[in-house]
Amino acid sequence: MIANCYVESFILNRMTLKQLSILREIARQRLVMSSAAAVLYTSQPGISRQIHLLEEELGVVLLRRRRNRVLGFTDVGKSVLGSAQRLLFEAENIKLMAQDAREEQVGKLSVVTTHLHARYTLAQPIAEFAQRHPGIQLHLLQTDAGSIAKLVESGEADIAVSTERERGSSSLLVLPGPPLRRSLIVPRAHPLAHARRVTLKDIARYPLVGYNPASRSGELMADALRAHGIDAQFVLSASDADVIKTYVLQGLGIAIVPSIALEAETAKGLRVIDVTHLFPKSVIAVSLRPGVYVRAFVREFIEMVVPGVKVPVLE
Amino acid sequence: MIANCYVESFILNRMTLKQLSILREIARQRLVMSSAAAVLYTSQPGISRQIHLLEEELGVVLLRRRRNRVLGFTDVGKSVLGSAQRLLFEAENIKLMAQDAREEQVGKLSVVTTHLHARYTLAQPIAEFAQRHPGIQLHLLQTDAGSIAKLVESGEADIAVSTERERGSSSLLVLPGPPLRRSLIVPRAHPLAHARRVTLKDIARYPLVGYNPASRSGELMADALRAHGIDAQFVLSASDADVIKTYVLQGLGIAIVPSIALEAETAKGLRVIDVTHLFPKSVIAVSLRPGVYVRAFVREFIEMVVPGVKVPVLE
DNA sequence: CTTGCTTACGAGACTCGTAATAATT
DNA sequence: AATTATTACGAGTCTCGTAAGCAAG
Repeated sequence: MIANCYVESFILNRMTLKQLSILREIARQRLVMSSAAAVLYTSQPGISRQIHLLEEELGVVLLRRRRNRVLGFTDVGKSVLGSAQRLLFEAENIKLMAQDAREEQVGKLSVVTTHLHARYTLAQPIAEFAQRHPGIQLHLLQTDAGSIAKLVESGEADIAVSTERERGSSSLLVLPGPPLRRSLIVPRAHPLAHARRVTLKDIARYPLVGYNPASRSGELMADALRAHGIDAQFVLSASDADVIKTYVLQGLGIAIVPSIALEAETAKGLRVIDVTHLFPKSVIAVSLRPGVYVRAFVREFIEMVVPGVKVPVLE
Repeated sequence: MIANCYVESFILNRMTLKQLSILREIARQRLVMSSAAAVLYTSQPGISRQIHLLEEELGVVLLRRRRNRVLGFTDVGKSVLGSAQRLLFEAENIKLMAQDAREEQVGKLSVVTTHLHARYTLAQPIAEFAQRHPGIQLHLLQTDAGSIAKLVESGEADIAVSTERERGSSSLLVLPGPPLRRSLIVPRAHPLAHARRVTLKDIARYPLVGYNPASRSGELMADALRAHGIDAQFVLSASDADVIKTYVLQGLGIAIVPSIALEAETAKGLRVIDVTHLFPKSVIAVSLRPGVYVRAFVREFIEMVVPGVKVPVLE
């Protein structure tokens, strides 16, 4: 076999991880170099210079500028940015591997999720985790269902906890967990309070307190009604189960909420009827970027949320 | 949405691309630091120091040493090496993107392949390519079928050209091309010389000049005979079609070789009978690492070998 | 006694922050 | 006037190669 005849020396002599970090940060800061400088605890001139050095080294222009403004990335710039992001993810992996190997009980775990899971699904796991790993900084980023994936893809959050119906929608690795049950809640005095089985049609006969359509539950509700050609009357739409419960208690209407959001509600004037079967199956899922190194404590956290899951190992 | 509260500054302040290149090169040079130093055009002490700096930065031991010998990688070392390789691939991608954007007609293309394709499949494409792109250095690495994938996976070769039966065997992206036909070659005076259709059983009645079992063709032949429970008599086994043809001409036996290795053999005393149908379908295929940036001229080369293929684009 | 990793040291290069400059909103 | 990118410059740091050390086969 003939090999090693022309092994090229170094990949690129001058390009540095710092330059690529800066490039990524400029993208994250929406093309404002001074913000990037602030976030990276360095000076604006330093940022500017490093980008120029990188451009000089590569022999291409990465940023479209006009005088004192950055307008955007060039086509090459976009490609380079993509590679830079993947490259920096691997650099991050190396750091995590080392920390893990040192069995350091320090680190951080950013979890991006929605109100529902922040308030109910994660309450107990997070309390337990925080107690077991006092050295780990837990960041809980709360946002709407549609924005969750982006934050994990960009690396701004480590894992996502969300309600998922089908898989394969994004580039993320989705670890499906326990099914998410749904319940109809009605005031005790409501005509449906003692119904055995209710149908979508039954429900649609009464004024509804709806879930915000940007949430998974709202989306699901809207889809189901549309699929059956049922016209429902929404008196109010809200973004989370707590708010919805409040209004149902006040008699404004009835509502369908995830069952995990209902603790001992029956005592508090609400009647709870399981209606999981009326909707497509949903599960609680943890999502993460494929290829990411999962530190031991992250794996532990994931297993608390999604018991018995097989977290794929890197290498 | 709550974000950007805790954006961490730089990934790792001190780790450099050079250190990771060195780590990879030590692995490639089978744990000999001085070889790595030589290949990277630098000094041994420099190499040694950079590894120590990296270990210090990460806080872990990457290499198992004894006095003046490197014994191997530690477990963390292996993990870090893996990430380093992926990281450096992305660094390489950035370099390639930049070169492509500058429309530079310089660069290199390492193709790893077997004798068969080096001699026949690639002869014309390479000649044409070299003429069209005088600035591109073409490296042809020739090895056995089993070692091809490794060289592409490790990045020592850019693409592989090989005979493939099924897909999914390796981590590589396989672009299947034209089918590989096979022919029985016999001396003109041989009893089979004027047979209409021959079977494996017919063939096995005569002494055979075999292909080396390390090659795809040899493997295929052995498999087919075993599958039909046929016992054949091999008088000789050789590594390439040229050698085999020579011995068939000398009357030592008959043989099955890829049809592309036969040009105007009928005139030269050989009788050629197509027997493609006796074996599982094989194709000529180009393989490359998934995620690699494919420069314009590389794509052009691939399309010359595997016409009409869709080369997946990065980004 | 050669091979091969490690340590020591000094010259040279490079990075980075401050300050000044210029252009835009 | 405030914001933002770029240029200039000097102090401090770091890198790298040569030379010496030392253990092993």
